[in-house]
Amino acid sequence: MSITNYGIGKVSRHTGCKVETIRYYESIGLLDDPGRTAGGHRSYSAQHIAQLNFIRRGRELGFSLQEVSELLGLAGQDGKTCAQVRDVTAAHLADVRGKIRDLSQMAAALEDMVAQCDQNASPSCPIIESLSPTQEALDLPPKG
Amino acid sequence: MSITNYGIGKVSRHTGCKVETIRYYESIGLLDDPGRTAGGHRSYSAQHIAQLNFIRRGRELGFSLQEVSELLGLAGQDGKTCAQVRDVTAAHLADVRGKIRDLSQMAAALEDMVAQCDQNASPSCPIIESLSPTQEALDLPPKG
DNA sequence: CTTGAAGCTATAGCTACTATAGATATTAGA
DNA sequence: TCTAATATCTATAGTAGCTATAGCTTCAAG
Repeated sequence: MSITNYGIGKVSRHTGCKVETIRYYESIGLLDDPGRTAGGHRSYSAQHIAQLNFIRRGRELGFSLQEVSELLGLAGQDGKTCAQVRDVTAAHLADVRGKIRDLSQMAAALEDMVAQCDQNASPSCPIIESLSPTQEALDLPPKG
Repeated sequence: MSITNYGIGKVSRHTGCKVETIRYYESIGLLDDPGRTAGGHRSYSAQHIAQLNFIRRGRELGFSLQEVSELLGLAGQDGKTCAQVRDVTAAHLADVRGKIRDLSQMAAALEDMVAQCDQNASPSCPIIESLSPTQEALDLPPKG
């Protein structure tokens, strides 16, 4: 194990995390506090780089910082940990699938709108019309 | 055309927008200023309700408030407007498709991870391992 | 006329960063 | 060793799109 340390810029280059982001992760307690040089500059070890890469990969998979934090906490342990990790991951997967469903519905509706627009011969805009409320909505009784 | 006015709570119920959200839309200049009663309460017309429904539908389709604002601005006009509306919509559709692609990749990776976890017999957690950096990443030369 | 619901403003909080200003530290070259 | 360029430091504010809170005032029903 090396005792070699790295400045924040080098860590940034090695992990793909921006310097500000690294400081931010530290400020919210997600990344362990690095030591400091005599002058007050942060001084990271290889372990910090490993942590940051873990965080970055988690983020790339869409985990929230809260979830990443949980996974990081589970990472060092053993025993029932694997089942807990699986749960976090499965819950997140369900979430991602839900988002895909929502976005697919949006995409289908938007495709329809664009297609209608392309066939449009009238002076009015079919997209605007599909966003605009029907007359019905304008006729609400004030005491309704 | 009616001169009947509505309180913010009624407008909320008619549009599905929360009271706070309606005030927020006004504060950022997205929704026209409503008149006020003598006591200072907001007093909305049917036109405001139409605007809010337009905004809500736009949001449901994933348009940003900025895009909704553009569409609202284009909605009252004629001429080349339809082409501009189509452009905004097509750009947003491309964006939505990009998000679907990203999320699909995430989902595939997460499915893999969960599947590996389910077949797991070893004491270590395959999910944690796939998030953890390889040894290579820990062996960076300090001056790299 | 009273009372409870609804509305008001201003402010702060949420996620996950990103950007800025103005000061200090470090490092490479002369 | 000195200097100049670069890197880093802190603190603060900004981004989107709301949501929530506190402490008031107004409105509407009985």
